Amino acid sequence: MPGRRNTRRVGIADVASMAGVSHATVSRVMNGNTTVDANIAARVRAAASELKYKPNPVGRSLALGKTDTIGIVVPDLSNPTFQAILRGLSIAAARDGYRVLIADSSEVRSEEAILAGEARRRCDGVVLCAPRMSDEELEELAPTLHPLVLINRTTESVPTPSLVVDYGQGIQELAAHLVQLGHRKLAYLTGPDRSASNVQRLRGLEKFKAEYPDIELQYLPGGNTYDAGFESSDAVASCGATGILVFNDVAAMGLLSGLSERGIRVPEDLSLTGFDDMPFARYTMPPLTTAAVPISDLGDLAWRHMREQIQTNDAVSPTNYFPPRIELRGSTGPVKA
Amino acid sequence: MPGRRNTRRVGIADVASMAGVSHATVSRVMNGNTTVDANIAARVRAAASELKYKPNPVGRSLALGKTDTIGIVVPDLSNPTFQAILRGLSIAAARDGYRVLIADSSEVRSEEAILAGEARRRCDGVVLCAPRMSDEELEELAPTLHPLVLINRTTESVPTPSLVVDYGQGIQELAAHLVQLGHRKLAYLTGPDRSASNVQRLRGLEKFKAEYPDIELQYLPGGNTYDAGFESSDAVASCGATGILVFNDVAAMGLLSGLSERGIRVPEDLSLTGFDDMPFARYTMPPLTTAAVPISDLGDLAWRHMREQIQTNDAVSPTNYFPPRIELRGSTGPVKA
DNA sequence: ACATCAAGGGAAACCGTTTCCCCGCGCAAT
DNA sequence: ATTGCGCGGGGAAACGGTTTCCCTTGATGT
Repeated sequence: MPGRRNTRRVGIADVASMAGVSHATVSRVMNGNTTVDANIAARVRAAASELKYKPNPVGRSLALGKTDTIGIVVPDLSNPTFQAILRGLSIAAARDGYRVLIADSSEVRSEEAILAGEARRRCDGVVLCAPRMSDEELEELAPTLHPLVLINRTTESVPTPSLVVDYGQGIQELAAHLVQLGHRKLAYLTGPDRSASNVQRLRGLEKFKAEYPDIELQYLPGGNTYDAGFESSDAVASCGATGILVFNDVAAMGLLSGLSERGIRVPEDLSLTGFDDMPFARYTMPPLTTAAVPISDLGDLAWRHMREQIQTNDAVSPTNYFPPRIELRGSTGPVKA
Repeated sequence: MPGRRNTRRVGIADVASMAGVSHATVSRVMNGNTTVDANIAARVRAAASELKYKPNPVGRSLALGKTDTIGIVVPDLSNPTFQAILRGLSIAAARDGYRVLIADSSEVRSEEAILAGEARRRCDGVVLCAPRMSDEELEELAPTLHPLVLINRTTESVPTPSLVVDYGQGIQELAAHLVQLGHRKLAYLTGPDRSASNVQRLRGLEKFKAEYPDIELQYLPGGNTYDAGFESSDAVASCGATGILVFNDVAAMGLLSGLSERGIRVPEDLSLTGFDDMPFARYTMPPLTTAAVPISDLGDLAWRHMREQIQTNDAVSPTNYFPPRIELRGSTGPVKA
């Protein structure tokens, strides 16, 4: 005989025989079906609570064709951004009685499609978080896991709600802020080459160049780590720019520390911006001017789009762009006279 | 008819009829049962891959009585400690083909038991992460969700593997380190009163007092936030102690900043220790001496204990105590002459 | 050539629940 | 008094697999 080996759990049949009814009736009572005689319903409920009966979710899922679970695939759970999204998603989903299954692709691109497919078969829908796969792969994959919400990517192959943070817009606003403070020579300390969000920042900066043709803007190789920022100090100090846009807060903090060691003062000698508004960005010395991406809202909104698709079974939802909110703090100031 | 209404997915029956065999044979092939003729097996595999057939996990779970999924219940997903544990757990479980379902109790104690029970019914086991419920509740709950791993709590009611971080030991070592540097007057800036780990630190410090009767150690009210640390600056500066043990790194960073504003130098005037070794503890100025709790190892080990229980169906495992590792950095130094 | 045996595959039971179908019963209407 | 009808509840199918049981088939040994 298949299945359970030793621990006999209490099932619907036990409740049925105790209440002296068929298991169909027990099911009706448990699901609040009102076509059951009040006396019988009470008897069933008494038996159920006596036996501490709880319907088996697996059997339920099989019969109902739904699992009340959604999956989320992230490239790397140690990334605070994805942690925040996961958290927002989990809390929002829980409010509607849904659970979240997580899958971490560990930045292995070839795993993403497999994990997503796996998750989709187990769950009622999938949230694909900043997938690293190619556009073609994504186009091909998207239709196969239909109740789908994309984060930081879009696809044309099938109408899919997308939530994308507008990094380009954010970095443009930061650059404009520096210009407003009088800076004429800017530099962008880039992120990792393969990073999609770095590419978006670069695109935003190209637009910025077009809008402000008289502003000088150069690109310096950087990275996304504290150490990368730290080690860029010399290059930054000698590049001639007075306003520095750094890829993210972590690298900006590294740079801040490196500049401080060299006796370069921020913002008196150099203005500096980060990106992400991580929790400690406000506690650096000086506090970091940065762009806050509304990541916790993202998770919440992702669930709302997911729920809409699950309920209506086919929803048309547009791509939502999120402009980051600029946080003006102490690391930027008027250009030196 | 229950279940799926419109989207007809490919099932085992489709593969069976295409390969011209019974669905039993398809199942045997899919599960690597070797008692199938090689030719037939090949035919089945061809049909399966042609139809892109993947066994439905829900049906499989029902028949097998296992879901290849474990649940984790955390009090608050925004806490970096739990994020790290979740990550370690998820990665380790994935290596063995298991997925992780998350449940966030949002610090609501009454929800924990419900969430844990729910999770257990859906999964093959549950990891209960620093549950806030009372000892009595835990004793009562533990037996009902048997493949169970506890983190930062223990229970007597049933043999359950526990992983607990020895905060008391860690703070003792930090205190001893200060003594070794010549400090004779110490102060502990406490955490939240309701925090269990704060209580453990206090217990450790009582032991320390017993071991070093000639050392003066006072308790100052603090907190677990940056601002709480910042606002304690005056109290710390005027308390007369030269070695300050702070509840955690976040508060220590706040204190560091507050002291710096008052012109008090660390470690020349005052030595300071944190707790947790969060990623940025090494980047403060000066870098923070702190105690590192091996949280990513915790998740990994939690999975190992879980797997052992699932496989042997009943494993006796002891409580594991984790002494934090002391990280000596720049925020502590010899007492002022 | 016949008996015995091993292997392999099909039929059916089973996992735990929901839902469809239909029957029996009570009540109102003719 | 009989029929029509509505309603409540029981039986069975369905969900999508896995596994046990048993029968068939082909091979081998005497």
